[in-house]
Amino acid sequence: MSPRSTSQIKALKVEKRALIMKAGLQLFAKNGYQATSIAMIASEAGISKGLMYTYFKSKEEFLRALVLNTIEEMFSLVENTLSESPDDKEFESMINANFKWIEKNEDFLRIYFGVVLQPNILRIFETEFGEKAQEAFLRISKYFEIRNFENPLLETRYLTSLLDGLFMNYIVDPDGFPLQEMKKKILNQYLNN
Amino acid sequence: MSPRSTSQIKALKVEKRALIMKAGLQLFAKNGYQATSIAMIASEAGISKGLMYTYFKSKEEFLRALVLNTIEEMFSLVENTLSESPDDKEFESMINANFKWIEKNEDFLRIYFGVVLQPNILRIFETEFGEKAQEAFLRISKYFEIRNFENPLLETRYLTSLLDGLFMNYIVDPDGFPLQEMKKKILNQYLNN
Amino acid sequence: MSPRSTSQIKALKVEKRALIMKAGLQLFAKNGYQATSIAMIASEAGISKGLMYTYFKSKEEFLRALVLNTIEEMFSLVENTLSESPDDKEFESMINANFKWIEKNEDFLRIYFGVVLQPNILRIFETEFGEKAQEAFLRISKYFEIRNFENPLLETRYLTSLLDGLFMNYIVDPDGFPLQEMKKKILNQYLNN
Amino acid sequence: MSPRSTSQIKALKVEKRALIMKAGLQLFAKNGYQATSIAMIASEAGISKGLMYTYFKSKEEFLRALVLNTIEEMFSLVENTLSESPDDKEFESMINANFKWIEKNEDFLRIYFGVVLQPNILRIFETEFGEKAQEAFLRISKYFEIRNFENPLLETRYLTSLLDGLFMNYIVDPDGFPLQEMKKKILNQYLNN
DNA sequence: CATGAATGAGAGTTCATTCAT
DNA sequence: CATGAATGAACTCTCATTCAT
Repeated sequence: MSPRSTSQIKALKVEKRALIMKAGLQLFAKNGYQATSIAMIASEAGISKGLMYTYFKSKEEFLRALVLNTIEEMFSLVENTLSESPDDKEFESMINANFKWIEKNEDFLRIYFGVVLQPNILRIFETEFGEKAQEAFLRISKYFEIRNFENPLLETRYLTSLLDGLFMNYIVDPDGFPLQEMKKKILNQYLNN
Repeated sequence: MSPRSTSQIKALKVEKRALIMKAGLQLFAKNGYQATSIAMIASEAGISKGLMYTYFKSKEEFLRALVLNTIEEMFSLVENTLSESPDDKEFESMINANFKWIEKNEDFLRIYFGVVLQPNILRIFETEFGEKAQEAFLRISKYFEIRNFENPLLETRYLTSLLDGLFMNYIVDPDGFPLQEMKKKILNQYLNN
Repeated sequence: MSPRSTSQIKALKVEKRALIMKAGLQLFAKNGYQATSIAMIASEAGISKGLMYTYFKSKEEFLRALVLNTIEEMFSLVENTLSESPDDKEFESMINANFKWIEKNEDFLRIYFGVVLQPNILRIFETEFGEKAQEAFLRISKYFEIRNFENPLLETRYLTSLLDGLFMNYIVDPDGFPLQEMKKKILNQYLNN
Repeated sequence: MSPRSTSQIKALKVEKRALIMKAGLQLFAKNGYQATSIAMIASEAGISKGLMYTYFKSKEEFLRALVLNTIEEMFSLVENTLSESPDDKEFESMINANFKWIEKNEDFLRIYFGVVLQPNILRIFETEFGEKAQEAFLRISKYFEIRNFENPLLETRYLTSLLDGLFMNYIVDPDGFPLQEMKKKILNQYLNN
C-alpha cells in the first residue's frame, strides 16, 4: 500500500484503459458502433465484460471517451502548426500534418464521421467538441485574414469542408483515393496565387 | 373484382408503400439505421409491425429500397444537366441542380452518408450503386477534359469530394451553413478563370 | 339457383376441398405440420388464404380432417379383406393390402406417425380414431383366435406393432428398406407353421 | 480465484446444464420440438430466456445436445451386451437391456422418434448418428450370422423394426401396452428354435 | 364466392448491464 | 481486482386468423 505501488497500479490502469480503447477503436471502425458488443471489445482487450464497467460507465461513455480522446489530438494539429499569426509556411505545415495524421488514423475517422453524422448517437459531444473545433477554426481563419482573403470565415469553412470531403472519400476507398495528389492540389491552390 | 377496384387497391398499396418509406426516411435520418427499429417505423407510418413485411422483405431490403429509390434521382441530376460535351452553362446548371436538390433531401443525405461510411451495413449497394456513380463521374470528367484541365479525373474527384464535404457539413448544421455562398464560390472558381 | 347448379357448386366444393387436402398432405409430409403455413397450402392449392377458412375452421381442424379422411381408408383395409371368420387366404390378402397401401401413402404415413407420437398436437383424435382402430384390431384378433393362438390379443398387438415398426422404417428410408422381403417374411412366419 | 471456487462454479454450470436439459426433455416429449418454445424451457428450468443461450448456442443445438447425449447411451446398450461373437445369453441380455432402458427413457423415445420421422428437423444428425447405429446394427447381425440365419442383415432389420414398433406403441400407451409379455415373446421366438 | 391487406401475439435471439463470488 | 452467470428488454421476423372489399 505504499504510494509507489499505488502509482504503479494507477499506471497499470491507464495502460489497460488505453488497451481497451485501442480494441474498441478497431472494432467500432470495422463493424460500427451498434454492431460491436461490449463482449467483443472485452474479449479483444483480453479482459472480462464486467471489468469494462470499472473503466467506463457505459457503452456510450466508452464511445465518448474514445472519440474525445482522439479528437483533441486531431484539433491540436492546427494549434501545433499555426501560430497566432500564421504564415504560408505554417499553413503548409498544417495541411501536411493533417494529411499525415489522417493516414495514421483511418479507424478513428470512420468512427468520427459516424458520430458527426448521426447526432442522436452522441449529441452530448457538441459542447466539448465545439469548443476545440472553434479554436482550430479561428486559427485557420486568422491565416486567411492575414492573407487578405475577402471572407476569411467562409474560406475557412470552405477549406475544412473540402478536407472533410477528401478524407471521407479517402476512408471509403483508402487504396484508390489519390490523397497525396489532393494535398499538392490544395497547397498549389492556396500558396501559388 | 372489377378492374377499377383492383387498380384502386393497387394505388392504395403504392401510396402506403410511399408512406412507409417516408416514415423510414425520417427515422433513419434522425437515429441511424441500426437505432431505428421496425416497430418505430411501423408506428410512425400508422401500421402494424407485421404489415411492414408485406411491403418489404426485411429491414435491410427496406433500407435498400429507400436508398436506391432516391439515389437514382441523385445521380441522374448530372445526366440531366450535362450533355455528352458539356459546356460552362451546363456545368453551372449541374452545380445549381445539385445544391437545390440537397436542400430538399437533407434526410436522405444523412442516410446516404451513413450507408456509404458504415462498413458492414450495405456493401451490397456497391454494384448497382457504383455503376450509376461511375456514369455521373465520367460526365463531369468530360467537362474538365473539354476545358483542358491537366488531369480531368483528378479534378472530378476533387470537385465531388468538395461537394461531399460541403453537403456533409450542411446536414450537420443546416441552418448555420452558408450553402448559397459556397455554391457561388464554386461557380466563381470554375467559371471565372 | 336451380337445384342442378346448386349441386354443381357442391360438387365443385368437394373437388376443391380434395385439392386443398392433397396440397396439405404433400406439404405437411415434406415440412412437418408446424413448418407448413396456411399460406403455403393455399398457394399450392391455387387459392387464397382467406378461402382456406371457408373450407376448414382452423389449421388444426385442417390437419384433423386430413388425417381422419385417410385413416378411415387405412383401417378399412382390414375390414375389406378380413371376413368375420378370417382364414389364411384372407389374412394374406390383408397383409398384401396393407403393404401395397403403404407404398402409395408414404406422405400420409409421415404425418400419421407424427400425430400419433405427439399427442398434444391432436389429442382429440383419440375418440374417433380409437373406434376405427378397435374394430380393425378385433378383426385380426379373430383370425388368431381361429388359428388357435394362445393369446390372440397379444399376437394382434405384436403384429400391428411389427407393421408399425416396418412401415416407420420404410418411410425413413423408402429406397433402402426391403419392404417386399419383409412382407414375405411375415407371411412365411404366420402361414407356414 | 481459488481452484476450489472455480471448480465449484464449473460444477454448478454442469448441474444447471443438466437441469435445463431435463426441462427440455420433458417439454419436447410432451409438445414436440416445434411447439416447445425456448421461453417454456427456460421457465420450466427456472431461468431467464437469455441464459439459455449461454448454455446452448441455439434451439437446434439444444435439441442436438439433448438427443446426442442420450442416443450414445442407447446405442451403447448393444455394444455393452454383445461381444464380437455374441451367443444366446448375450442376445438375451441385449434384449433385456433394451426393454429395461426404454421404460426409463420414455420421454427421450418420444423425442427420438419425432426427430427420426420429422423430415427437416435434424438431418444433420444423420452422420454422427448413423455411425453409432451402424455399429450396433452390425453387432446384432453378427449374432444372426453365428446362429446361421439365412439372411442375417434382413433379420437384423426385421428385429430392429419390430423393436421400434413395439417401443413406439409403448410410448403411445405406456400403461396399457404389454411390454414385458412382448419381451418374452421375442426371446421365445429367437431362443427356442 | 374470393381476395389479400391487416393485425397481434409470439417466436428465436442478442446484448448492455449488474452483481454474487 | 476480476469474473462471467444472470437478467430483461428489445430486436427482427413469422403466421394463424379476420374482414372490408
